Amino acid sequence: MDASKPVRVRMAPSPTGYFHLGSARTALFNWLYARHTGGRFILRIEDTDRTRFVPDSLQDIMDSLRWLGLDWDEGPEVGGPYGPYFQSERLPLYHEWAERLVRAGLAYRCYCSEERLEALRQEQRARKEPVIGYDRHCRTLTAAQRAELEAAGVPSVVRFAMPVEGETHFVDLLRKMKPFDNNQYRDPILLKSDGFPTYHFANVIDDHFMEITHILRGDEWLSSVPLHVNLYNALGWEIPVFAHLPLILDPSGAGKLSKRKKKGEGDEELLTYIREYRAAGYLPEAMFNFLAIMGWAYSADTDLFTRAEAIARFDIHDINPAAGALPLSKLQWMNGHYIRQLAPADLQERLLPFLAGPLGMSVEALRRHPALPILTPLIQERLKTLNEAAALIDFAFVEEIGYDPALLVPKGLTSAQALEALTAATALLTALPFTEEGLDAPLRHLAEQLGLKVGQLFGILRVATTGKNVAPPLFGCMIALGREKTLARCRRAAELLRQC
RNA sequence: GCCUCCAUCGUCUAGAGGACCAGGACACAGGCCUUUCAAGCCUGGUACAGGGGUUCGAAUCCCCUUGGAGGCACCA
Repeated sequence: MDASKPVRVRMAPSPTGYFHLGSARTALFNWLYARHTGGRFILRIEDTDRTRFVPDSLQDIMDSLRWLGLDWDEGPEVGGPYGPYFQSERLPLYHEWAERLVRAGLAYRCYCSEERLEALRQEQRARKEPVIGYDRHCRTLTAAQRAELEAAGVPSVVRFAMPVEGETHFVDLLRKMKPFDNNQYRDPILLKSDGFPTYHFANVIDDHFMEITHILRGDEWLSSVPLHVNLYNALGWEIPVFAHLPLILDPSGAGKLSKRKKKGEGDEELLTYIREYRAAGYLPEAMFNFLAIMGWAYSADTDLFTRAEAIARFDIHDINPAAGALPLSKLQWMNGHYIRQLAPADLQERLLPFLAGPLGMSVEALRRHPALPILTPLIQERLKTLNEAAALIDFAFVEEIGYDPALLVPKGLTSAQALEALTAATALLTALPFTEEGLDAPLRHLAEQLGLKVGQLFGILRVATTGKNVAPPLFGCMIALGREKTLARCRRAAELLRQC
């Protein structure tokens, strides 16, 4: 590969499902390499499997990429000089080159039915022979036999005539590859009977005509590279640089992070799609940073870095080739870190959609609610994900809260003592200014007068005002509620204590 | 089964022959702070899979074993 050529890399997802975490990491590395080198990042849609097509997946792919800030220079909705960027719109190109290969004797039409192929596999299994696949039956058909099959209208596919002998060697930037024995590749299909190309063929054709210089893709493609190399050779084209990215394994390390649902670290469901992480309240800047350290390290002593820093340092050669388990707890920590970095006003704005549903309020009403700007800074360092916010501050957005009477009486106190403390505090709160400074000293003094530890008195008040024994700092909660609501809740709690 | 890739703390990783009795982060444990929970700060334990080479010297290079992963479709 000519090093002076401008770098062109691509992400080539197929619209057969939502955008996967692993795909996002592949996209990210491609994007980083393009941005680092000043090259181009291309999005190409590999929609050649009509049976697995999922209508809204294309939108999801684009939404996810944009959410992560991975903008593409060419592709859907952007255009570009190498289009079309949907493989379904490039069919004539594939047909033309398949035909050329057939004419050159490097590919051939195969008329074998699916039934015959299946029978072949059964037979191989029954004889306990390794299942090696197609037996190249149609490779040696005579012209007359072909004419007859064509005349009879037997449907066919186009197969590549892999070299039967010898071995194929290729270079992967990240690992040391042994040569592959050509004979283990069984004349793969280039063009399916429905006229659509297979991945292997469309991929090679498009990467060539789109002038892709580096192919960064998942490890699962490693063993099909020899096939691709032979295709490039047959077509007489230059072979791009390969770098196969390490797979992201299940958090347990047990296998490829599957597109199916598995259980995560705890009992929670393992999130696999970008949209799910987004919906769970992960920040795009955290996801970006996290994805980047899955197989790549910014430096020896930090995991945290900005987009610009990653671009400046990224190099394919620094990618670790070993597959790794998804470190979910690190993602959670990192998301918490990025939440803490946010300006409170920014956090508040990002919180709105996560609050609206659970609190049963409109985003607009929430945005105007006076309690939110008070509470947001208080929960900022308590959040790992945005969707945890509602449970922390819901007490301030409802008229009435329920009480667990047991919580109202701190350990080591009788309910009479708790009631006495609550009554005294209520009386005091009637007159105190509802500010941090206004509440702090008098309430501490009150605890002393009552012979209680500060924590005991504050605990009673915390439960009385929020209904929870774990809540944001007490004074903030009371200020957010306002004097009237705070007093009403204290009185109700006192009433409850009196009854028991 | 066959082919291929990979192998450093529980996990993600730094390490491209001497700077490593192996560094960082998360997680975990203990402590400090403290109004609960967090956050923050301090401290701690735990790793070069095993065995052979090569070399004055190996986590780093080679081989074998073991373990893990991926691939073997008219799916990508």
